[in-house]
Amino acid sequence: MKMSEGIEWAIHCCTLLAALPEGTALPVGRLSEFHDVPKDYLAKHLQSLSRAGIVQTTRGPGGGYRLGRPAERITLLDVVEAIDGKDPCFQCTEIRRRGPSAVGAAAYKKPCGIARAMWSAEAAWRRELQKVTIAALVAQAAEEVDPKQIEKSISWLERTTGG
Amino acid sequence: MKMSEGIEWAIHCCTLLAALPEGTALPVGRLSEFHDVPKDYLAKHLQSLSRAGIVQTTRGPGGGYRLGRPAERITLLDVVEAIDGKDPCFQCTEIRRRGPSAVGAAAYKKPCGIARAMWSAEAAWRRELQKVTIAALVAQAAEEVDPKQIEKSISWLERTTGG
DNA sequence: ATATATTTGGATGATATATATCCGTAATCA
DNA sequence: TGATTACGGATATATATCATCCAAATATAT
Repeated sequence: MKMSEGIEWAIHCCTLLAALPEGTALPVGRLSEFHDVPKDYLAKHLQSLSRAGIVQTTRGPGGGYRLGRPAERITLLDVVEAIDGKDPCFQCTEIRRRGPSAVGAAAYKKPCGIARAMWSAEAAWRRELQKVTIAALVAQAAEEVDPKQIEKSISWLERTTGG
Repeated sequence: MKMSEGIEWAIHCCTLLAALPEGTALPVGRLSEFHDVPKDYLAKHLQSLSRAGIVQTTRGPGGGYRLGRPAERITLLDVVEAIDGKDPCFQCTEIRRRGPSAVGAAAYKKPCGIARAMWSAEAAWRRELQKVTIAALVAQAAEEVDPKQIEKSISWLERTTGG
């Protein structure tokens, strides 16, 4: 069970967009340059974020992507679900209804106990993701990340928003 | 992010094996018949369980699969990791080290904060899976499942162990 | 108006992973 | 010896992920 690499990209993009000066936006070309990932494929993921309202877009010169709401109100769960969908990872195929022990459909009122246990664990995962906001990640990075890297990022950003 | 269907099969197999009389075993053909899944492919997953020690096997006539230890000491996490491996779902590709903000390798002592948050959520998922034992699932099923289905399962099992 | 920059969505291709089957070998039992 | 079974390797097929390209829509500036 591997998670799409696009999720990693999307989260990184959100943290970068959170550092963007008010009133400015970053086009996909610059986002892909910053993260060194394929531009067209990144664009697909950003479109998913856009549809989910996590980012807002404006077309045309000077346009691009910016956060759709304050970073305090964007959680990792929001991003994960925007990219990966909301379907549970564990898919119950109702094998209990097959084979020689199967009985009439009326006997299967509750979901399969195995599925319930798996889904319950997934719920715990989602709850944890929901606790972490983009703002928290940015704050954490401000503490931990090498000042040199932060400086480089800021000057790179200024090259965009200034020009 | 979809979970392998083999995990569902494996858990169902474990709960069935937990109901097996002491000293008996079920060959893969009967397990696949009971669950109505492809025999050869199920065999692959059972071999994974075997390598993990979750089930024990004996070859030859009368042989087959049985639990490798009491059902109280087999958790959903054990089964999931046996089938799916122990790799984290979220794979950090260190994109922070790429692009124009990258700095020297020495600056990246801690794992990326984004990865840590994702892994922390996964840990919560694993903890929940670890709380659920095969024995608990069997006990729950005994409460919930239609008595008719239980009866059918038992008589089907007797056809194997008796003959 | 025209040219430029940008997102959007559809179509398509490439690569990787999951699913499924087959076969030869080893082990076990009667 | 013969039957039964697990095991592991090889292979085939299906599905999902990854990636690219293009036409259309939209916005800005000149």
